[in-house]
Amino acid sequence: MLIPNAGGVSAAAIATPNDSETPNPGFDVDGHRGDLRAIGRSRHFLRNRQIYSEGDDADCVFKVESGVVRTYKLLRDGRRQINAFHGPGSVFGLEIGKVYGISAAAASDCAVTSYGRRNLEALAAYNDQLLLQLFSSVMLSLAREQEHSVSLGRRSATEKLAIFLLSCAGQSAGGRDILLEMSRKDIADYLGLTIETVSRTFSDLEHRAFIELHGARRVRLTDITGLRDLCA
Amino acid sequence: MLIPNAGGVSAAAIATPNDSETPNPGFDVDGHRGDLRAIGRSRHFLRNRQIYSEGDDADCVFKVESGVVRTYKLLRDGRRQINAFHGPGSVFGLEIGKVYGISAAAASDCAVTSYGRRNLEALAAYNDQLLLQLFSSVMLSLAREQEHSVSLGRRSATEKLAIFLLSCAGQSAGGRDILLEMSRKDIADYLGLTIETVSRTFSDLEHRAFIELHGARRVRLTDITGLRDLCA
DNA sequence: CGAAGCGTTGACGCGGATCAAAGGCAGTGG
DNA sequence: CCACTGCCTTTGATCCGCGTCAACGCTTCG
Repeated sequence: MLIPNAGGVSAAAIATPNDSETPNPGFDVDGHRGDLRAIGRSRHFLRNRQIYSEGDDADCVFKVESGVVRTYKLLRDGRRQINAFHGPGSVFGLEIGKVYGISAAAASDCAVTSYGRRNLEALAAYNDQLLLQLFSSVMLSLAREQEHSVSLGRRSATEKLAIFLLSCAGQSAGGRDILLEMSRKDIADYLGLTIETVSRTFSDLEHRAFIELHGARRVRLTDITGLRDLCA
Repeated sequence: MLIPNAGGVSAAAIATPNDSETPNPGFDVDGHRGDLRAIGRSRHFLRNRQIYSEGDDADCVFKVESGVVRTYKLLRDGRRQINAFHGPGSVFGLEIGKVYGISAAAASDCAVTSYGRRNLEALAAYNDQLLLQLFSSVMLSLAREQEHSVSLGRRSATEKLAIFLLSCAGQSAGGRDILLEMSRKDIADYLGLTIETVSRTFSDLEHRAFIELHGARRVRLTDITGLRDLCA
């Protein structure tokens, strides 16, 4: 079976360390773990280190082990749009073409496993489970990107940030305490805003008692229902 | 070979009738055309007719034969974000989950071929070429959505429209005459603008001699280089 | 000829960008 | 342990691009 129902694969949340609801399908093929382990190589990146750039030869696929990776595009004048944050379990770097169509960098210190593309393809050629997981991870990325487009095109700053925080919290997971591993600039470039607007909107949400800020990185969602109601 | 370089698959242009540069990989498996023909069913939709809605059972995959299909998401208050326009050759409706994650409707009168999902899966199970083409069409959708996000998040109205027109023209194809098959509202909801802003921007581009408008639907790009320069 | 939709144009207001400056906060060196 | 330094974040003042509201024109069709 090649395009089956993948059970509870939801497309909403951004994968984060505490995101227990929508784990991006990693490579966990029963009975083939050994194979995968053999071709995977563990690598570490410090915050803001480049992992690959748009146009580089796409010879590796990555899975996040810890920390957060951002994938993004740059315009010539320096404007940046972050397409996705990838937390633990999330797969990125999969390409059909010869080169990467998007750049990737560490949004926080992070550990990833890299898989040589040729090796991975060879493995997938006779392993339907792995192939399905790769397919699923692309479909999940697409569904998230579609949802993200709605935010970018049709939502206000408040709605964008509310949705972002909810997805960070993994929505229904008990964890209403979030540790934001990325900078304000990263959040701004993800949501299509400026850092000033992001900061003001954080403050506004706090004044309106939807959240509590403990430093810039720690956020407690004190009114999740209210946050949900904020976003149409 | 399962995740090979797919030759010249570029991620930039929107598939349109005159888009000869980046045809979305259809189903054209050599030696298996008969099989595909057998399971494909031809269907017609009048402008604005619904093809499927978010949440419907995802039991069909579609390929556009003529006309343009829009895929979009709706917020509860009626705001709409069009994620993509699908022209001839473009595949849409492919899902991993049980239901469609996005809605589809006819942006113009159009003809599509629908493939029963079970049949298509069965065929793909022993046909690597078909499987690769399905994979490619999803990757292409993802790449376009990523490019679209940059427009939505980081570009001005003028840049958005310039890029849109260029992609309609198939960029480097000789055809500088475009027939827009979708309404101003569709364009606005695709670009994250209002119809008034779209209309004003069309007029502005005409005054600045980048384009000529012959009625609302016919556009001639008189200065393609200039249009390119407009978008960073 | 009249009515209904779609597209264009104008006047005005607002949300978020820009410009500017003043806090935190971590890392470094004395 | 504290002062210094540089970066990140917050906050304030102002500006402007695009949204909103409104009216009018064009096209299609009965």
